[in-house]
Amino acid sequence: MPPKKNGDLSLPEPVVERLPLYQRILTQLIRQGSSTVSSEQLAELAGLSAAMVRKDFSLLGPMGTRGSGYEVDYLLSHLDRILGTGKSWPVVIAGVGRLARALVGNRNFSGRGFRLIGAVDSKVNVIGTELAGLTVASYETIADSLAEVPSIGVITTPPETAQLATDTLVALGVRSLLNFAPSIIEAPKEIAVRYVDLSMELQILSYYASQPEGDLTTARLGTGGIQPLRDRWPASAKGPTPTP
Amino acid sequence: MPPKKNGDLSLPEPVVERLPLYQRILTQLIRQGSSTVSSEQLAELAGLSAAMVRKDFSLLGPMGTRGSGYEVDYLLSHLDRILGTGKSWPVVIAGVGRLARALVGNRNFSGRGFRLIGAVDSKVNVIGTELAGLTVASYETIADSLAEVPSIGVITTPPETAQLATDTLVALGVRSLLNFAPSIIEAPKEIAVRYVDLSMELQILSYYASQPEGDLTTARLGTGGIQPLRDRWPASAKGPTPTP
DNA sequence: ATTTGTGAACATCTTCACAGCA
DNA sequence: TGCTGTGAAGATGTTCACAAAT
Repeated sequence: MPPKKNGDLSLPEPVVERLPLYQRILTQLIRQGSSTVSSEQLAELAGLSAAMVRKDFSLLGPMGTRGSGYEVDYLLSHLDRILGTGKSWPVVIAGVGRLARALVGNRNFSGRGFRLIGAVDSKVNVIGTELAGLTVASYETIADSLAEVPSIGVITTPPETAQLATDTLVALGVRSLLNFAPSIIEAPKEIAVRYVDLSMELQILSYYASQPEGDLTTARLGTGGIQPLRDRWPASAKGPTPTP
Repeated sequence: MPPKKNGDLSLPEPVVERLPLYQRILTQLIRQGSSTVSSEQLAELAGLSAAMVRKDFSLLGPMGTRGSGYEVDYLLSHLDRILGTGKSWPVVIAGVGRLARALVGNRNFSGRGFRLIGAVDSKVNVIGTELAGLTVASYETIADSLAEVPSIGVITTPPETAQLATDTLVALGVRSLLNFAPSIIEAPKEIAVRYVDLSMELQILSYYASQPEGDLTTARLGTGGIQPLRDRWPASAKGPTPTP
């Protein structure tokens, strides 16, 4: 009787977008030797309010201890489980250009449980070349070249090819897509799609660059988000903001 | 008497994040020869509701004509002005690795009014090399190597160097920052900062990949956002969704 | 007749403030 | 006492529904 597997917690998107941030901060805290942390400290490090940190964690169940805060280990292991960290997700990338090569070479890719199991391209001079030890397949042959169903598809094609890439990746069985191509893609609604769009980001920034001056304090933090309120993470190794 | 220059309209961030999307769609429509478009058609193409499209545009002033819709040219030129498109923004990039090279080689970078005027790195074997025709400077020499104050800074350093990059770029006078490094950076609050974080995006997707199945219809569209509602952009050249 | 522009209703997200527990 | 967990309040964002304009 498997009544409720506990990876299946459904969280609001804004919360999901903050979890990796918490995860990163907690990992740093562990490396620094902290064993507990308060919502206030975490909020400071994340650039959020303490209330929001508590609300977020409260959605995951009772995570902390009243009076003394959150146990870093425990909290982190929970986040890891919810985010599926350490699960070695099989990834297929469509569109093998400079961006693809930069991404798979990135330590955050291979170093964090994402395993490239396939690469596709449509250009004949790219098909057959190597990417991170794999041979780049064509759109016709990719399905046969995989030994495993991929979970995540990454699209780094030109915009014209993005829909073909989407359809192909969906047919391969991916559950979620990360689209770097500057075009809107059509995918079944049960597939999670996220857009990362350089040109849009630059355009958003050029809006803010042309704004008169004033505060940006209205804004939120997110994957793309404007710098929030007060002072931020002391990125140099200074310890977790010793509140005096 | 310059009482109110009209680039200084202050818009809610969600709206700002949608404007580049509208801009892109309108550009496509022009290429396809459409001269007017209704909020409903636009909504379909953008994957949004017609009401939201109208609300967004209404914030820019009276943009449309009742009974016949929006004139594509007019609307687009407005968006271009608000977003500062065509202004040739001077950009400095910090951290010259594979990602930096992929970004500046991208047609959305150079092709859309972003002009690389400087590149910095801390590694001796990178300093002095070329990037898009520029010689990579060191953090000590970058200030003197620029002929112009940059508007936008792009950070593609490893996380350890992100704060140094931030401080340096801010000192150079940038108004906004695009941070690809997986770390939170501390910048004066009048600087707009946006984060683009591959590892966070992948982690968010791995959360959705481990979700049971069900709809993702709760979600929003954004720079990073989950696929919204119904059917989407027909990416192939099929004309703007001929409503029967 | 058609489609914008918008106040009001609704939904969602964040903060407040404090009860509950260690 | 100190800090979490949470209902209620507040802020922000989206949709509804219709009046106004052509």
